[in-house]
Amino acid sequence: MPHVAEILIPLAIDTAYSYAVPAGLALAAGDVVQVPLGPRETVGVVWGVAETAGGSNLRPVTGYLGVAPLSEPLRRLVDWIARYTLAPKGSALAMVLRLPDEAAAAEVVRVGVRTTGKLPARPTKARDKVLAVAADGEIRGKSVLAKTAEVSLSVIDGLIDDGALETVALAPEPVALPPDPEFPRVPLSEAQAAAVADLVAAPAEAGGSGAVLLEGVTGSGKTEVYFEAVAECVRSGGQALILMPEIALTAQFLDRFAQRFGVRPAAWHSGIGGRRRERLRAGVAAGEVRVVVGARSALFLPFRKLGLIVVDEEHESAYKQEDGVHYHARDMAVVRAKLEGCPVVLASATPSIETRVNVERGRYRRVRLPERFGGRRLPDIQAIDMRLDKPERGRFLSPPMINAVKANLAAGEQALLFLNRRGYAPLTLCRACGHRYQCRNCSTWLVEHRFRKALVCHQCGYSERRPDACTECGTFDNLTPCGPGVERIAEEAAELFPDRRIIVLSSDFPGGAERLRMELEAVAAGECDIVIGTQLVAKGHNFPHLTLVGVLDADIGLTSGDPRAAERTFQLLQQVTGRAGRGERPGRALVQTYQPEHPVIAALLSGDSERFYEEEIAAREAAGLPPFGRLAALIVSANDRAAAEAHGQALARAAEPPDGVMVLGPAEAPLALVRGRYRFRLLVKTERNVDLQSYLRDWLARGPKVRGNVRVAIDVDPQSFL
DNA sequence: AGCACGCCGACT
DNA sequence: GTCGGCGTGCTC
Repeated sequence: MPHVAEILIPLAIDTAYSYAVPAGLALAAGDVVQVPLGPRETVGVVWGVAETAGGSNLRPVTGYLGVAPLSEPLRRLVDWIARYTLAPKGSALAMVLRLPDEAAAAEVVRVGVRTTGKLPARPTKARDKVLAVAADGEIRGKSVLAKTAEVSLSVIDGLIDDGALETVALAPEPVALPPDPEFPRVPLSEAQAAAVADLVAAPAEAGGSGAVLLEGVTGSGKTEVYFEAVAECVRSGGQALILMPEIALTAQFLDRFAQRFGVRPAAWHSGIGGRRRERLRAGVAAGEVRVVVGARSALFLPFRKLGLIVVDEEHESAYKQEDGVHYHARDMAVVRAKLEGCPVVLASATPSIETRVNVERGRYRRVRLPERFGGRRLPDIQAIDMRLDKPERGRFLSPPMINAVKANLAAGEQALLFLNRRGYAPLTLCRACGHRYQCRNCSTWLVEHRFRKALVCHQCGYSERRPDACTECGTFDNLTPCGPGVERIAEEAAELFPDRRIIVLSSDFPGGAERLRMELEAVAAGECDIVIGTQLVAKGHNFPHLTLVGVLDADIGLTSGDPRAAERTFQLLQQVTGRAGRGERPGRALVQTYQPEHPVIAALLSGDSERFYEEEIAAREAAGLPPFGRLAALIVSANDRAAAEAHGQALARAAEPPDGVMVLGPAEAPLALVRGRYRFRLLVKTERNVDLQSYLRDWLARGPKVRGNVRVAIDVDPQSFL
């Protein structure tokens, strides 16, 4: 009886296509095959197989790829994500498949060399050194041998030509060494040990989700605690996945892992390419790689026996995938864990509100680490009331702040000045005519970047040369920078502390991400006195020499219209002040603010994060904001403002109208959105329990007829997936 | 994702 | 007149 296979193809196609299974080929769901699609051959995955009576006129499956088949939980994850995010199933599959590109997968044979016993015809000093090292008969890589013998590669090549050395194919180096859960380690504190017991004991008792929030202040040793859960998972034969925001995936973290497990873990991030990527995938699929540390895309690796997922820095917005298939990796991790039947640990010093709410509603369990590790004290946080302690005119550091930095430097310790504003000045105006420099695409002010001599829009990336004369009235030398950015603070600090090493760290660091990474390492090593940085210094890296953190404007962000403004500000300030005093010395944080009595600032100063969460959740509940039922929609039309408006009105008539609809026509559509190819884009932000499929159907039914294809993107912080 | 088809503006 | 830009639809 002939078989028909339903094959899902990793393209923007929502349904599986039917293909005839050639006689003699036994296919099962999950198998990776090759199928004809139009004029070409493509990879696809068997989503189902059925027997059929009728002689089929279907095109046949043309090949079976010897790749590890996709496990059932992984296939269900693809289905789930596609349905949930309203993305075509094929697009969801593409995230899992990330096709092995042929060139990259082709095994480049590494060659090593060893002695043949023959002596070189013409011995030299350099050659003797090489032969002395190689005398043991071991096989070594060419460059390794050259380095140990302290000669150049050409000496090795000469010896090969001479026949004194021969080349041998080398077994590929292992992708990852096995972590050792019993590796000797620093003993845990009492609080940590208790947390570990709590964490590993009852994995899946709350709400059936098996999700646990591991909450503890910066420096409380969360990492060590979840490492024990990882160790337990490895001991019992499972694989563990540690997800982190890309920026936190540092050498520092990998070393910490190595201190606990004896080896560095396999790391997976966007930068890992080609052969390594494929070998790592294969190792994960074979179950050989036991622990993966990775950025959000690691969530789609084909684990053979997933036993634990950890989502570190659970509150980070970097877990949101904002293009292609929209998803939140933290939430998808919870889903995958559920499908795989394994526990998931969400770790954070400053959890997101929705996770805290999930705890309160009994969906997630919570394990707390109330104190800092090793009896170390939390940094002492004090406010500087800017209404009383004013900086000099045109300056931004208040006298108490300057004194604190001075004292700190005198003690030979590092200080961090934190200001979440890139560039030199956030606004430039002409003193003659009052003209303010604005972006021509967006409605935002252009930020002066003095170093680059440019005015830059931080919204869309538009940039122009900083003019010498006002473009409006033509007056020379009369443009005034208003307000501070990190560059301007650096200027001020350089005048105050001329003989100190000062560095500015922000995401637009000249020289790119790699240079930035190196600078961060250097700062961590103490090769700098004053660090001036944006939010990037609050994340990932630990600075063991840092004992003073000065927050220069705690009020930034509190007034923005963003419903998460309070939450974000609290998290950021809590994280950055927590950076102080992680080493031997106690830390201190000074916070410049104009509103010390603001709930967010007051909670920060009191050191009582519990208070912040309670107040914020209550405030949102009162205002009907998320996660208690807000649903907002943003419609973007790339080409037709009027039609977009009509759709906005249709949405307002939907069975469950959103609390807010924002319609953007072609002019206002952010550049990043316009670059996508679509007519309409609907972004739904919801924490309401709605079935988005039927929601969308409802919307489309009520609106004007949509010509062409509608791309729908959903950005959800869901409550509905459990 | 590719590739074909078709509709509009601007050229040898 | 056609060349070619891109917007649109289709692939079992």
